Parts: sequence; C-alpha cells; structure tokens
Amino acid sequence: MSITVKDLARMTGLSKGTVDRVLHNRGEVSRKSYEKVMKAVKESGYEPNIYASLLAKGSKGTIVVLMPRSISGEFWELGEPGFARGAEAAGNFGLEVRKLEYDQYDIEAFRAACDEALAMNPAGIILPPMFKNETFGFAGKLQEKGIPFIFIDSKIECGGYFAYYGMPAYQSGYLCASLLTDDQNVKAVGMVRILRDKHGQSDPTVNRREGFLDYLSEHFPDCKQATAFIDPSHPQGIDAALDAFFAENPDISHIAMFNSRIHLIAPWLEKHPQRRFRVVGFDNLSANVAALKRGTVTALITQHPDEQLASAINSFVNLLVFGREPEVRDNFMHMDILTRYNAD
Amino acid sequence: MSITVKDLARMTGLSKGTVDRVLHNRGEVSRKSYEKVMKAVKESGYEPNIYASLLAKGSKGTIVVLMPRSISGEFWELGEPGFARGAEAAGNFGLEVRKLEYDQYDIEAFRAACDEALAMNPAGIILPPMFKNETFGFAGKLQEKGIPFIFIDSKIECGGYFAYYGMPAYQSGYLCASLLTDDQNVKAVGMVRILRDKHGQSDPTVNRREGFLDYLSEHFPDCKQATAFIDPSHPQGIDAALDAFFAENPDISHIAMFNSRIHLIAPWLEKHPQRRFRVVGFDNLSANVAALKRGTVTALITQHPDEQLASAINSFVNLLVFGREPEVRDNFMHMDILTRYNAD
DNA sequence: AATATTTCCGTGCCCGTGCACGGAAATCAA
DNA sequence: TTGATTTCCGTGCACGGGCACGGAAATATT
Repeated sequence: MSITVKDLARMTGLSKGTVDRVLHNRGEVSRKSYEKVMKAVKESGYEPNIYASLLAKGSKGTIVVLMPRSISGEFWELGEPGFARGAEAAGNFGLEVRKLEYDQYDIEAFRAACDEALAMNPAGIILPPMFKNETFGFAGKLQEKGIPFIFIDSKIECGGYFAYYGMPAYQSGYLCASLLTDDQNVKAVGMVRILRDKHGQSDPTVNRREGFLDYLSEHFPDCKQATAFIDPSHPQGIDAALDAFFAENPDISHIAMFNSRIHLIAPWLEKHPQRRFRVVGFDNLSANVAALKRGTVTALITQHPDEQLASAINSFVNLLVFGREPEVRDNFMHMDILTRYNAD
Repeated sequence: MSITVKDLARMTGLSKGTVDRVLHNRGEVSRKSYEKVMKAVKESGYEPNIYASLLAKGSKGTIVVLMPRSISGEFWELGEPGFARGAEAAGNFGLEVRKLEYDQYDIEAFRAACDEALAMNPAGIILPPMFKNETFGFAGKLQEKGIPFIFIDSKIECGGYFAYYGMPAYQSGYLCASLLTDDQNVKAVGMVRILRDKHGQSDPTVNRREGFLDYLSEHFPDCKQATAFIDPSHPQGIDAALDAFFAENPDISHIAMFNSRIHLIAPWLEKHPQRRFRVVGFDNLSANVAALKRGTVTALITQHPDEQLASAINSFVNLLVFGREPEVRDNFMHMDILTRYNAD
C-alpha cells in the first residue's frame, strides 16, 4: 500500500540506513546519494509511518507553554482545561507538554521563565506576549535557535512567529457596544477601568475599547461617555470609587468593562438595585458567570483561552509529528455571547 | 519504563503468545492461565502500546456515520466540517470513518442505509434518530450484535446507546425567547412554522417551542402569540402566506422560528422595511448568516452539528483505540449566540 | 607503495504488538 | 498400548523506522 523506507532503498539501489540518514539530515552521505534519495522521496510521495517512528523513538520532544500563573478566579485559569486537553492529545503522539508559569506582574519572573524555557531545549514554545519588549527579545533568540513559537491571546508584530491564536479584540469591543446598547438609544455609558501602576493596560483591552468607542460614535454620536477607575489591589476602595462615580453621573444606565474583571463591580451594583443597569463584560470567569446568572450582568463576551491553547498545541502536533504546516498563521477564535440562559 | 506483554509473560511464567490470547479474548487458553494473566494485568496496570498495536495491525476498524444527505444550504451541511475533522483525527489512529447518506424525508432510504451500515460490520455507528420507530428497531439490532452507537442532534429513549451529543433543545427555546424580547415589554410575537405533510416536526423543534412558550408565559403572560405556516416545497407561496399573516396581525413586531430555515422569511421582511421586526432564528446556515449580516435577522442561536459529529467520532476513537469509556453519556454542546458583529 | 585517515555505506538489532504455525501435553477411542 | 483428537501453549516472523557498529572504498599522508 504505502511506500516505506525499504522501498526507497530498493528504488535508489542504496540501503535502508543510507536513506534514513538522508531523511534525517544526519550527514555521512555523498552528494550523489543524497540527491538520488531526495528525488525518490519526491517522486514516490513517501510519508513516514508515525507509529513506527513513535515506537522506535519513544518521544518526539517537548512543547513548553509559557504563561502567567493560573490563579483561581483569574483570567488565565480559563486556559487550564485547554492545556489539559492539548497535553493529552499531544501525549498520544509522543509529545510532552510542559507548563512554565510566572507572575504576570513581575517582569523578572517572565525573564527567568524565558531562560528556563530555552534551557529545556524545547521543540516548540507557546506564549502570550505579556511584556512586549521582553517578548520581542525572546522571539529573536528563538528564531536564532530555530525553535518555532506560537503566540496566543495577543500578538506582537515580529517576524518569525509560527502561528497566532487569539480573539479579534477590536471587533469584540464593537460587539460589546452593540450588545450593551442593543440598538436602543442610549444617553450615557460608563466604562470601568483598572488602575494600573506599573505596566500599562494589555493590548487586547486597549483594542476592545477602541472598537467599543467606534461603535458608539458611529451609532450614537451624542452618547455621553464617562470612565471610572478602580484599584483591585485595594478591594475596599472599589465601593467608594463607584459611589463617587455614579453620584457624579446619575444618568448612566449602561456599563462596560474591557478586561475580565466585571465581577468586581457586581457587589456595588447589587447594593443599589433601584438603579437598573445594562452591563456587559468579558470572559467566563466563575465569578462573572455567577453575576450573570444573578442577573447583575447582562451579557459576557468570551474568548476561550482554553481553545486557543488547545489549538496552539494541536498546531504543534501537526508540525512536529505529521510535518504539516498550518494554512493560516493568524487564527481568530469565535467570540461567544453568554447570557444567563446559555451560561450552562 | 512502562510494562509490556513480555513483562506480563515473565511475571506469569507463560509466553508472549498466551498472554496475547488472553488480552484479546481469543480462547485456546486454560482457565488457570487466563486468571494468572488477568491478575498480572490488574496488578501491573498494563496498558498496551497503541503505536506498536497500530503498526502491527494496520486498521482498527470502521466507524459508520449515518446521516441525512448534506444538501447545500440545508442544516446537515453544517455537519460536514466536523465529519472531516473527525475522520482525519480518527484516521491518525487507524480508524476509518465512512459516511452513509440518505434522504431525510424518505423512510425507506433510511431503512436501506441502516441495512447497509450493518452489512459493513462496523466498529461503531453514529446517527441522528431521524425516524423514531425505525431507529428504535435499529438500535435493538445493534445491541444484539454488540455494536456501540452514538446519537447526535437528538436522542430517543432506548437503552444501550453509548453516548449522546446534542443541544439542550428546551433551553435553547428559552434562550430564544429571552433574546427576542430582550426583557423589553412585548405585545405580540409571531412564530413561523413549516408545513409538513408526511412526518411530524422533529423533536428538537418541538422542545424549542416549548421552552420558548414557557419563557413568554413566565415573563410576559399577556403577550399575544400567533403562528404562521409556510411550505418550503412551494417557495412562491411563502410571500403570500406571510402577507396574509402580517396583515392579520399588524401588531406583531417580534418573530421567531424554531428550525434552521429563518432565511426563508428574509425576502419578505426585506420587502417591507417600513415594518421593523426583531427576528431570532437557529443555526448558522450561510443564508441565515447572510440575513444576519444584512440586519434582517437580529440573532441566531447555533448548535454546531459539526462539533457534535467531531465529538462523537472522537468518543469512538477513545473507546476503540484507547479503551477509554466516556464519563458522561449525555453531552450537551454550547449554544452560541450570533449577531451581525460576531458572525465572522 | 604502504600506511593512515576520512568519507561513505550496509547489516542487523531494537521498539511492542499481532498472529500464524507447529508442536507438546492431555484426553479420548480402539 | 497404540493411535486419533482435542486442548493448550511457545516460537518466530512481520509491521516500519531509528540508530549503533563495523567495515569497504576513497582520499590523504609518509
């Protein structure tokens, strides 16, 4: 049926061993033999039998996933099931998947994790570019070493990344505004943002806000916009901040947040049931879903970091085991809309 | 590292061949030897190496997918990509996946397809129970022969099905009503149904309507309900039917359909732009998505038959290749909400 | 020319499982 | 006891690829 190394050997008049050396670029082969084998490979359409290969070789290598520590109730926890699924699937094909976690606010921890990843001599690396400059430098090193890498969540413009799996951030902001207003005329919307001291907001958040604001100015140019800032590192201050904000803006009836922390404002909203808000946020953190089910949050837009991870791992399986390159580099995952009735 | 047949042989004092006979229930083994081997298997936690197995055996069998012919622009076409994904994944593990299509309105064709499927002596069968009674009988035969089968789309209550992958139909109807009304007070909603001559409506459609009506009566008990019937086999009559319906019910501003044919009423709606409707339907058929993007349809609820199929096939891979039984029999897929801004 | 060195290549075993074949041991028939 | 069956079991090859080892051929060195 299918063509084997032995067939190639027969076709070229060489031996199994020599063909094997050519196939793996292991040298010790004359130019003439090399070309003969390559020709035969092309003409015959030879494809190695992965089972035989896996049986003989054992492991195909290690994939390193470099991501922020998955803290209970925070965004990156959502990636966990995707990591598990991907690791299992990859394991079935002799690929080990290792996770390297770091503190997402500690740039030194990120650097250290990058070094550690390199030290493992991985067959591939998956990472969200949490720190732009550092990621840029790291990408350069990876390219030098010829290690393919995949961005998830967001990407930085640098050559040589193997693939990207993320969400169309701008578009999701646009969608957010559309859901929030539901095409009804809206007088004033409130946006709640996180006060960050050290590092700026993440890229996706910025792009979402852009999309959101564009939708508003396109559909409701007269709509008033106001922004509140809260500081999650001082939870007890949140209520006060919101008190002040909503007192100042009594006309606000619609609220959006562009990160995954919409649950932070749920307590305040539930303490003021007389003011009815329409509220849209992002990501199906369990606290968010709970607020959704209680009716405090109207809708959530989800980006499925788990699927991003699983797809990224799968993409490496295709490359490293089957030798298949992906057709498209930039993959945008579905945005799902969650309401209290399809939150499962 | 891991334990092999040779190890089992050494542990039991028997030979590789005998152990193999036990592992595959191939007989020709004394009771005593049989038990010795089984004990060793349990104690050692032996797991066969699938690569070696696949290499030696070639194919693991055939999975038959028994489904309505995927006609362009109709519901079952949506399953196609899932079939392709599943077949590829299964192929990677030496499982062949074959599709057997039939005319979904021809009960004889369904029977014939069932017979043909049986004749192929498949390792597993995947099917939506399009005809209740026939499926029931077919399920009986499959049980006799010990062939595992998986229901997709909907299920019938019969013992012995291996798994079910579908959508929570009732819940999706509930969601549909919630999206349609958007918690605004609604005076009158219109439902459009398909006129069926031979066979009744499909189960999911009925359940969706139930969920829909329950939501309405719970939230808007005074809301008027009216139903229009159209006949897709006479497309030219649809407009007239809708003309009559909407003339009779001038107060209707909200429309729902519970099957995947919402696109059938899009032309009428677009011919009467002066009447603004809120419209919710099901399934991302390309015609539906087009109507969504044009703004004629407000939202679509999607049930992803492709994911159902892919999951079902995957479930068989786990069973037939890895020997892993699924934890849950009844799997309900996500319902996604599509608006013009996340239709991609 | 004889030896040393490099370049190149073939042989053969291994991975773990599936299975055909043949034969030893046990049971039965005469 | 002998021969004919049946029951049970071990040996050995095949699957396709990876790779170590050793050796032949080609080239360099003296």
